Amino acid sequence: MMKCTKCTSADAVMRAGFIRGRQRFFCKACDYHFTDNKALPAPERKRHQTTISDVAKVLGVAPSTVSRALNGHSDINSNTRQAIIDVARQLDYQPNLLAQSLKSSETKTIGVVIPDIERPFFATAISGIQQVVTEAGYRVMICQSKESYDVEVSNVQALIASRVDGLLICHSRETQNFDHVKPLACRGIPVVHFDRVSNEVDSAKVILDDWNGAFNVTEHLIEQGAQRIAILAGPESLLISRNRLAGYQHALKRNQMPLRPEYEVHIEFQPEEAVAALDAWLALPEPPDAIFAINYTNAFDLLVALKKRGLRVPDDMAVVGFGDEFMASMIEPGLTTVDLHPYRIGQQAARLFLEQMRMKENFQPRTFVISGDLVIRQSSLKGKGNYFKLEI
Amino acid sequence: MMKCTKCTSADAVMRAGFIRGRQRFFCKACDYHFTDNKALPAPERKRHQTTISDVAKVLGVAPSTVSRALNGHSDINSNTRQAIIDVARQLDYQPNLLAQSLKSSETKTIGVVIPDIERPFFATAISGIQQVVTEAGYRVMICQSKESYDVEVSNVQALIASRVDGLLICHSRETQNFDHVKPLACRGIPVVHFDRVSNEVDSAKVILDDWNGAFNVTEHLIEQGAQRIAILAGPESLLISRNRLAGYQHALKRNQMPLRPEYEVHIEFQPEEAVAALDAWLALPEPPDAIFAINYTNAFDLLVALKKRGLRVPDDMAVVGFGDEFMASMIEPGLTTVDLHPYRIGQQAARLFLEQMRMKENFQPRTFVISGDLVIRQSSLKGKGNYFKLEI
DNA sequence: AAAAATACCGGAAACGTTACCGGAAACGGT
DNA sequence: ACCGTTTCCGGTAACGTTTCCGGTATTTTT
Repeated sequence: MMKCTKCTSADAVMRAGFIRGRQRFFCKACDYHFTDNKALPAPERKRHQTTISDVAKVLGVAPSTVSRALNGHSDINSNTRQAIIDVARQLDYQPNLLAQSLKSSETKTIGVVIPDIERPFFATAISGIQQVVTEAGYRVMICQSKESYDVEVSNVQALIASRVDGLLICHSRETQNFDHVKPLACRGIPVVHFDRVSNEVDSAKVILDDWNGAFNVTEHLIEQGAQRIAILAGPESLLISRNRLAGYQHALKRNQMPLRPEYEVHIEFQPEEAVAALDAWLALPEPPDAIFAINYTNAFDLLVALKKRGLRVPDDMAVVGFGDEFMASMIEPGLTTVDLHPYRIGQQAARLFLEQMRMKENFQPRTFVISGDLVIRQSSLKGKGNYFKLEI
Repeated sequence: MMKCTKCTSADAVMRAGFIRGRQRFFCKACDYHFTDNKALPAPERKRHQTTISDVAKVLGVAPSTVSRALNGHSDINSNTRQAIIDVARQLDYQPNLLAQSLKSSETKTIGVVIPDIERPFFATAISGIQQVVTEAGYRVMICQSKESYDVEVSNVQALIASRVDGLLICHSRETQNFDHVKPLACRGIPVVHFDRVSNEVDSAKVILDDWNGAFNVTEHLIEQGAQRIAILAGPESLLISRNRLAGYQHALKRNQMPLRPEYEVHIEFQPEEAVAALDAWLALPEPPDAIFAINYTNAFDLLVALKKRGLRVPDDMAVVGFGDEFMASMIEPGLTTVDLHPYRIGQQAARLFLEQMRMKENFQPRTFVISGDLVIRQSSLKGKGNYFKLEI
């Protein structure tokens, strides 16, 4: 018969059902339940990273002493400290950041949410972020929303659950609701917006001066003698899209040029849309003689399409873009663009986060504006015909 | 006089030195030390995220019960469970992943170390990684080594300290010593190498078929009638560099073409070096009529330099590159390259990691080879003079 | 109705770390 | 030698979670 685990007598032991797959017993004498532990699989030893207690055990000291020694605390004898440091090195001790973070409620990690890491603008921005925060001892966790609102929300929640110390975000194209980045949802952790921001949320922001950039590049086209300037704008829902359109319109107005609705086309940045818009323009009685493509690779799509149609750039049609510095300099003809300085944007966003960490609740959210620089290349220099590059 | 904290009498209390900046007392009656707690700053309440105990307290149940309810455990009444779930939702409870990870010693996070996120190849590879691991519920922590060995090592150590569940790494150009990714240093967590691998380490690997890609692209040049093919190779220390050189050499040999040492130049991928190499070649009595640039943007540097020098591509000088698909299709003339499928490489690396997690110690490290596809464009089509694009 | 089985919950321990604070020994001055 | 002071170390609790397991109440069986 079964013996009681407590009194080791078998007399008063009786079966008492099954629990979690094992036979259960009850000892009347001890008034005590227990289960048949024989059938248990051997408690396989999990792989073990050396802990502070391991170090402590070797030297016969307390874990707290080891902690003090390793963290350069003062309440410790220098001999003890050295001995502990030696043993720690010998055992290749590495502190468990999870435990440290749990204790200190500080992960030294920030989360970054961007639409797509494959876009050079964001890759460069992340580089800027990483450079700044790495110096301050932070790591970076990167999520891509792939321009999906749902993915963005789940990314943010996952980062919050991971207890990141801060959140740097550039919203997806779809995002219209910003509850997920409001202080309540984010448990008051610092949030910094960059590039695509929301005015609904009272957070630090880094934006680029879309209006001025668009204005400058449009004025440049006018200076080059362009008479009929079309704009290939982005989705109307995007703030950056609206701002760039406004800058373009203001430049036209300031130069007493008419705003022609047929010259303003909104697309979702798809190459096919850009080509379709171009063909529609070319079919007009008065086709434009210059195009301002406000984003991404659409300017390149236009260049390729124009070449295929036998039109000369810039003489028949000038083309200017916005951003994408690296590619713009590579392509032939060189594309006139506005250098948006994504690296600086990333750096600035990171700095705002760090400042917010330092100042705590004294921090006043503010918006940084990074102004782009007009970089003039061949694609807009009407009537020159020569390669020309002007770096500002 | 001071009153004892224990017996509240002041008679037997005497000063007993200073400790940590505060007056210390000793009560003879109680044989008890204590300090003057009056001067302590108010224990400021830290901001609080709702925990399992908060939920438990509301309902008057034990934390363990809440845990069971939320994790869909069986030992719980369905009414209790529902009540707990309701309260949890109401309090906006989100589990603390740190605590969970500490308990389960599983972070559901993988670390990725790459040389530079701004290079499209790596950005795309990361995208592939992220797609696969996200589906499996893992998050990604990204570090850039910026081609520095020291930074790479510290990145790896930081990721290990963060207790990532796996490590996907592409080594820096400098890295010659691989101790930091050996099982011992990595505490036995799964390590997957991709692109730039090390044969020293017995890990799963994803490599691209450099040899074949280089062979194919060189044979293509020969088919196009190139007689004197130069190669702009990378650092000799890089394995990929050596493999591509070998593929190139084999193609020449197979076609009874001489290997000319003056046609083989190793550079560190810097643009200036590429231009210098070009000028050196052009100054030769017999300059090459085709160049194979094995990496990064050097092919573009060559195209620009050739254009400036008034040489026609491909008729005077054919140029082929390796990788950088996106840019290659944008530039004029289109650059013939080998599409390396970075997205697939990332995906495959991620899958190898997941498999290793499933199989545990039964996993047999193996090497996946991703073969590149030759994409022929204008820059290598000698004597055609027309725009030609062949997508495979 | 007694015995056996089941359902469900609470308590405790553990993950690895650090802060706090008291104890004891060593030290210093009279 | 005594007493006040300093040095240094250990114990404990806590961070938030989950797992284990015993206890109790309820249900089922005999």
